[in-house]
Amino acid sequence: MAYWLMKSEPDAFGIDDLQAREGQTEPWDGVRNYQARNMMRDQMRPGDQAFFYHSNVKEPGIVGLMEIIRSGYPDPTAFDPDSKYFDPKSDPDNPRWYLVDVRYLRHLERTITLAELKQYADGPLQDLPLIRRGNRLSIMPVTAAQWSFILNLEGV
DNA sequence: GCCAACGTTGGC
DNA sequence: GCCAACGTTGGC
Repeated sequence: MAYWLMKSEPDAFGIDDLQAREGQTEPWDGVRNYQARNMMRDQMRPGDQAFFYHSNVKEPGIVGLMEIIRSGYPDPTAFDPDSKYFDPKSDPDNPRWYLVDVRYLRHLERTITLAELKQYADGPLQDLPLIRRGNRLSIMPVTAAQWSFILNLEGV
């Protein structure tokens, strides 16, 4: 089992929106970045778990947990001219963009903020892409050690 | 293949 | 709202 961190802007889709679909699966659509796509297409597997990260807000940070339910498959919004994620260059016979299905697990008891995570930039979270300068990846791998370290912060 | 121009991300 | 960092595009 692998671990991930997935960013979303709560103005568009936040942890509360995911919780509203509790018990159902939710397609993580609209990702238009090749690195993130490759991870969804090639690496993410059912049973993997992911941090839900809120970006572009006053207090960015990790707010919840989710589970990967379905591994990568073509993102249908890329084929839909009415979707804001429409990409005319994505051909159904040769899809350019992929997504995974996720499911809500739980909120964290508190937001573990980016500022807090950065305190460990020279320690346990040294190699976490999130806290590297200029990072723009919207989906990134988290090691098992980083995962448990961050989860342990929850009760601190 | 290089690289300037442009667009986007996302923290602050 | 600003702007640094980064990705993408397209002319050459």
